[in-house]
Order: sequence, then structure tokens, then C-alpha cells
Amino acid sequence: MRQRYDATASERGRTGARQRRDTGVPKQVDYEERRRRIADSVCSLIARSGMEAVSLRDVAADAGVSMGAVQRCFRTKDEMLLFALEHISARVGARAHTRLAQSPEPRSAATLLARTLSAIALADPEDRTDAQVWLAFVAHAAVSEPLAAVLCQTYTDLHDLLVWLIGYGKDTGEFRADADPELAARTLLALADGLTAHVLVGHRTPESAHDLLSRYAEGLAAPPR
Amino acid sequence: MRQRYDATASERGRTGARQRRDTGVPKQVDYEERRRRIADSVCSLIARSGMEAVSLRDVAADAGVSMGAVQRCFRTKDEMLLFALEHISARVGARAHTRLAQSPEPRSAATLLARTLSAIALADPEDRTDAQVWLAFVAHAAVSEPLAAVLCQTYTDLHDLLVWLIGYGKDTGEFRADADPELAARTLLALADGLTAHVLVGHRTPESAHDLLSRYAEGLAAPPR
DNA sequence: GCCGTAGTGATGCGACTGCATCGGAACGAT
DNA sequence: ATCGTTCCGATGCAGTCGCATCACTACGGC
Repeated sequence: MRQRYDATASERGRTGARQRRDTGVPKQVDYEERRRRIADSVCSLIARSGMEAVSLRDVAADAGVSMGAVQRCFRTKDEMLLFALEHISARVGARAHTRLAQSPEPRSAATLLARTLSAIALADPEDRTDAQVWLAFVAHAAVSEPLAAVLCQTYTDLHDLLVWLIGYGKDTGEFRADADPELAARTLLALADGLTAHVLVGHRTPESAHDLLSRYAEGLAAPPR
Repeated sequence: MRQRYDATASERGRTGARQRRDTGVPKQVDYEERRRRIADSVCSLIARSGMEAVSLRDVAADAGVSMGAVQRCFRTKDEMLLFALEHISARVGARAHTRLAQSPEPRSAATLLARTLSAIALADPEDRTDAQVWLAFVAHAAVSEPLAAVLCQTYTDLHDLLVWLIGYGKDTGEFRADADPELAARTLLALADGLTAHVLVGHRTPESAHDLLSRYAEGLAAPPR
């Protein structure tokens, strides 16, 4: 059997087939890196002309590798798409955390929350590509169980992040004590996703989306009186 | 030139080619009705296996007509998809108005709003099919200008309906006087769309979605004290 | 030197795609 | 009866799809 990518485990080390090491590494290729490259090409194609325009040939051409190379990285097209989803899911999650971490100096809970939300909503024009890809996967997940599972996990992670953030605001006394973190997080996550879609089809502007999210975040702030 | 469907105008009456009338009607077929049938099949296929699984042959088979008949109704596949989008857009809009009109007896503004919203959100299990189709079109609209235009119009109509509904609540004094109908309508529309997606991928239950929408509607109600 | 193996690009294959075209059936008019 | 027109289902066609398989190269171990 050939050496091929296994979606669930990338460990090498079949019986006796020792992994080539450090310097020598004659032909061994960095599969992780190649898979990421391919996933990026998949995303790029989806953003350019939609999910149904993704073919193995076009992906290979875009990634600058042969079709055979793509097929060795992923057994089937579905496996490739699944990996691409995990890829951008991770990117969205990472972006949310990054934006949160490097938030500017007046780190009020409301500001932190708003920044995190706009990262999740992918509202900024430079995130449009990711937003298109994300939306395409969400739509496809409605008819593909494995994709839906990955999305659910990502949503849960983001939800937990929001819950923590709101709880933090309550602890500092900046958010009203009677706020329900669970409820607010659910609302905000759905709101962010809906706004993503509205911005993409041109019904809302990115600024409007950002404004709406900020307004809701402000609604959590300040004790009633 | 053959007689064919024109997307923008369905009027007959080319020079001298009189339309067959009333009783005789030998072969003349009801094109409107057939187009609706085909659009239903398109939606059914999308709901079953996604937008990229829609082919002219499968649509024809599902609709119980020949492929030639489909091609005579729609010049191209894109034209067919566009019509299908208009078809379900109209259905969603109609459903919102219907649910609003036949709302049960205690017709408080909050109840009316909540019912309308759950119609828009397509949260109920029996609307799942429509929700899948809707989401698929939204995703596709991100890379297709004509589809985006139709969606924008539909969104605007729904937005106006929500604005009117909230204004109505303010007039009756049931909603707080300082509520901003525009802001609330935008938020609610995005919230409804986001919840649709979350329910479809299984991250939220329909009940949870309905609950969230009701909570927000309640937030509009009752003067601060 | 030779062999085994991992990795490569190229090509083949059957299925399916959207779209164009065709011969003929069903009718009104003459 | 014979047109002319309108509608119909069937088939043809060039292109593309996902996937399998190929012959070949580059290398370490012996």
C-alpha cells in the first residue's frame, strides 16, 4: 500500500518503514505544508467562483502542483474539502483570539467584545474571501454530515469564547450583573453569522455590520442606572 | 425563432402569431405552472444533495418532464436557478405575511413580531427544506451578481416589513418609545438568518432559535419602568 | 554496482455535464 | 387533404468531472 494521507492521523512509522530524518531527507516532502497550500487554493477557488467550481484539476493548477500530488494528499475530493474546512475554521478561530489578544490599549470589555465579534463576522473587506468560503461551507454542511460536525465544533468554540468574554465583563463590573452570558453569546454568534451573509450579498455594508455588533455590545454595558 | 420563455416578460403575441384561446387549446401548455413545477424540483434537489448536484437531467426527471421541456422553459441553467430563487423568495415573503395575518387572537405586537420572525428564520422543522435552499442560494449569491440582486430585494422587503411591525408596536405603546425601528429590524433580520444557518448545521435547535428571537422581541417591549 | 521504496507527472477511463439539434406529433387554417 | 405552426421527447456532441493507473526518477541500504 502506498504512503498516503490519513485524515484522522498523520503519524508515520509503519512497521519497519522508518521515517527519514533531519539532513538527508532525499525526497521526503512536507505534507502538512503541501496540504495547507492545497487548502488555500481550494479556498481561493471557492471565493472566486463558488463551491461547485472546485475541481481537482483547477485546484492542482492553482496550487502549482500536479493532479497526482493532490490525489496523494487526499484520497477523495470530499476529504480535501473537509480538510479545507478545518483549515479555515482554524484560521477564523485563530483570528478571533489574535484580535482579542492584541486589542488596543483601552481594553474595556465592550471594546474587546466588539473586536472579537467583528473578527468572527468576517465583516472587514480584507476578510471577504474567508467570508465567502465560510458561507459556502455552511451551506454545504446542510447536506454533508462530516462538514456539519466540524462546523458545530467551531461554533461551540466561538460560543465559549464569547461566553467567557461576557463573563469577564461582568466580573469587572462593566457589564450589567443581570446579563445572561449564554443567551447573549448565542445571540451575538448568530447575529455575526447573519451579518456576514448580508454583507456578502450586498444588503449591508461592512461598516453597518460593525455598527450593529457594537450597539449590541454596548447594550450589555452599564448597569441600568 | 422558436417560442421560448423570456425571463423578464412572459407576454405572448408576436406579430400575427395569435395565442390559442379558451376551449380549443390543443397543445398549448401552461408555462407558468410548468416553470413552478420545475422550480419546485430544483429546490427539492438542492435540499436533498446541495446546489452542485443540480443538473438539467435530474431536474427534468424529478419534475416528470423531458429534458427538452426544461430547456424550452429556461434558456440556460443559470436562468433556471434564478427563477428558482425568485420562486422561493416569493414563498418566504408570502409565508411571513401569511403568518402575520393569521396570527392567533391575542395580537400583541410582540407576538406578531415573534411569529413573523420565526417565519423568516425558517426555523420550524417543516421549513427545513426551504431553509437549506435559501442558504444554498445565499452562498451562491456571493459569487453571482444576478442572484445577489434578487436576494437584496427580498431582504429589503423583509426589512421593511419588520420596520413597519416595530413602528406599529410603538404606536400602540407596547414597545418602548425610544426604540429604533431601523436598528432593531436590521438586527432581527440578521439574527434570523444567522439562526437559520445554526439550526441547519445542528448547532442550535429550532426551539432555541425561536426562544432567542422571542427574547429579543420582548426586549423591545415594555417601557423601561 | 544493484535493488527496494517513496514520490512524481502524465494519461486513460467511464460517467456525466450543459446545450444544440432533430424528426415527428397535434392542432388550426385553407 | 394539405399545409403552416407550435410543441414535444430523444439523441448527438464536445467538454469536464473524479478517480485509477501508469512508467519513471531520486534516493538509502546493501
